[in-house]
Amino acid sequence: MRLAELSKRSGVSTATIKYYLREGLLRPGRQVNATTAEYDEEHLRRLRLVRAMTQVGRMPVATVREVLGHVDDDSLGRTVRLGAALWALPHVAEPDTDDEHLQAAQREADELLRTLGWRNAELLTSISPAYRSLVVAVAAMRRLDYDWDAELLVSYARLMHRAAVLDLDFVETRETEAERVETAVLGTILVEPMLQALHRLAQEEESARRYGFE
Amino acid sequence: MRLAELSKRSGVSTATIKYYLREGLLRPGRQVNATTAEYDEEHLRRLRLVRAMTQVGRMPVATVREVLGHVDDDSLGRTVRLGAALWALPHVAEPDTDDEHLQAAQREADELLRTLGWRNAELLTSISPAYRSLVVAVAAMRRLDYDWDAELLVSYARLMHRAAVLDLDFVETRETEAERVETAVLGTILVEPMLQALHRLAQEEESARRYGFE
DNA sequence: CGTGCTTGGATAGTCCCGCTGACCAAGGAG
DNA sequence: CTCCTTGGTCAGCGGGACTATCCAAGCACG
Repeated sequence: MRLAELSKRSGVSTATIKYYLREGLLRPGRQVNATTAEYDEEHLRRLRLVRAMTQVGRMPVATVREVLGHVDDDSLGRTVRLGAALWALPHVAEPDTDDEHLQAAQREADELLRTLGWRNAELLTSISPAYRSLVVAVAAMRRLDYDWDAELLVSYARLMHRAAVLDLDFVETRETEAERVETAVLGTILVEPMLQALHRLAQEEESARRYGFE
Repeated sequence: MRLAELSKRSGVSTATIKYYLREGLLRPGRQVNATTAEYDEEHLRRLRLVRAMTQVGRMPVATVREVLGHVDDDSLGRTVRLGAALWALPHVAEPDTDDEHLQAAQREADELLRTLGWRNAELLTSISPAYRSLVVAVAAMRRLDYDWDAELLVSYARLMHRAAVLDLDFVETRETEAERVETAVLGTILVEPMLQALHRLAQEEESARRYGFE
């Protein structure tokens, strides 16, 4: 198919597709002659993937390029490749102040990991962006005087661990290694907004059950 | 305290504080004379709240203004006020194409709500942004040929419902109505990034348990 | 009393990001 | 041979979050 058809089938304007090509998010089509390039189903799928990442996952274009680069890089082993892809995902901004709240939050996070017995995660505390994000979020809550106990944090963590088990079970149903890496990345980028939507819907439901519509 | 001290204690530059004042995110200080304004602890707290929303919650300034407007509006009843605040939160972009995937996703979401028995949520399907977000996310997955069954979606939803119960239980520990509304909003804005961080940490942990570091 | 430093407020400018419109040369269709 | 379409290039735009500069009014101190 040519550019115009790729645009029509994906619902993305030709100008935007050209932009993605320039930015290296999409591989160039097979050049037929000087004025014609041929795109295939793989291009369409990749384009939809990019759109899912930018529109649903709200990811910046530069980050999409980086993540896709890791996904495509088959010189790496499975774990490294997956880790590299996942760690490139956007996370909360680095803390602008290194105050006592942040240090307290870090101790709290460490305590949480110990309680949960996440020994592997403990090894990663100094480098994992997810760990940094957690610390920043907890510090922000503490800064605002939220005084819920550590028990609540543990409960949330157990719930998310069960979600992670569901994710990985699904990843294992995939046939090829490439598919598994892509699924794992998608299983983070697309499942997260879904979990967020479900969380808010559940809040609305539970709130209505408790208090009605008053 | 004066502007400079507010800046120092919050870690936010005076230029940025002035910007927030202009944008109506922060109420002006008590004017002492033509060149001096006095700020109090309440200003500091509000500023930290704004920072949490923009930095941790990645919310645009315009949205923060809208949400805070609802939180401050005590002319409304509890449910309406809370709903207005929560619905103003950012959600995924509106779908650019209304194709068969979107309609299928909508049917799937309706089926999910029925299975879960979320009757209140069903009433809101036409207007709740969370419902729209869910549909968009599911449609994106389907467009990429992800073929997991409805059962998985139900499992995720049950997990998030349990998280919502934890949220609301905590909200009920608050004393005043104003505090409860603020807590509920924060309990969405700050808990969500926390859940996301925990989700990714849990994935790393579970992945390491299953496959080691290879 | 004056002089120079600080403070709060206003305005315009900067930088980044995700596109988008205008243009151009090379085909291919009639 | 002419004209329309196609893919590629490049400059520009619009929105968002700050930020640098300026200015006039105080206050502090010699």
